[in-house]
Amino acid sequence: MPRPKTPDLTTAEQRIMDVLWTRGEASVRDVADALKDKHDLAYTTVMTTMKIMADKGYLSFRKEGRAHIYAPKLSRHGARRSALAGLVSSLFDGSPRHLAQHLVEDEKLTLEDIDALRAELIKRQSQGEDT
Amino acid sequence: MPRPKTPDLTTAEQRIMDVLWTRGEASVRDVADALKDKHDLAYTTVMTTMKIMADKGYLSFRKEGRAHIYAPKLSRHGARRSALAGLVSSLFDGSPRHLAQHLVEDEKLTLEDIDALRAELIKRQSQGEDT
DNA sequence: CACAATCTACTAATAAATTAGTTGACTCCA
DNA sequence: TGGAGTCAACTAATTTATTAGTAGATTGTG
Repeated sequence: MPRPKTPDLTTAEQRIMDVLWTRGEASVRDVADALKDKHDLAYTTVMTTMKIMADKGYLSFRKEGRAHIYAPKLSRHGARRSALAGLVSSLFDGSPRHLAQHLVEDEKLTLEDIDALRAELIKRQSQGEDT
Repeated sequence: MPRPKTPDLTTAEQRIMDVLWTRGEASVRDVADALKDKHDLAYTTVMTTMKIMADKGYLSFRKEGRAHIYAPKLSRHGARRSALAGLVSSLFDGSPRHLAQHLVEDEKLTLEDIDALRAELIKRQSQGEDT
């Protein structure tokens, strides 16, 4: 078996997804222009990548005049969820709690952060009490 | 610019790292045997990958008789930290809190988990009070 | 209608990642 | 001491990912 497909978004795909998540939908031209400052890629480069992403099922598109208008089929939330799930299973023994613990140990979370999480969880529990 | 180097551990590298993190150090033979059940790779495959990992600086090795004994230069904790940092910056606007919030929203953390985090944080704060 | 602009499709080059075969050296016993 | 086994080095094949060039179609405007 040779090189396997990357399970999550590659960096080039990530850049494009960010634009699409922000705009909702966009043409190749839109995306290339939006990325121009940080990554001055050739128009065809962006197009090729977006076509591959469509092939992978990450994007849908519709024709509008001569151009294709692309839209993300994968939501930002979905991407976050699957990336997190992958990280948890590969490096944190499948335990999300373990991951959170690590953030605390590395001082990435403050007491205020944790209290906010707690409040959010309680709010959710009381809302979904009888569903 | 062609395909860029993968910033974090690839899946093949991950498999090998898991063995080394568990054992502390191991020969190619040890690793190949340990992976035999889940991934029956050729001895040379494991060797090639480990050599590449040594080139990348992920592993060190010493000679013991005819064999090379490899040891991880990157700790499990370090790998977790850098993988988390990458994920936070690429998908969570650079906010670890945002990531934790996501775990709550997706019901990956229970109230007990959060309280344990809270306790851990407070313990750490009181310990490192005057360093 | 002709020309310029623009867009897609096709092609291509390059490096990384994964897997494994071959070769040559070294070692361990019988 | 000579054959069997083991190990590292080298080579190689294959696919993904990233970037971009070329060609051909289409469209809007003067």
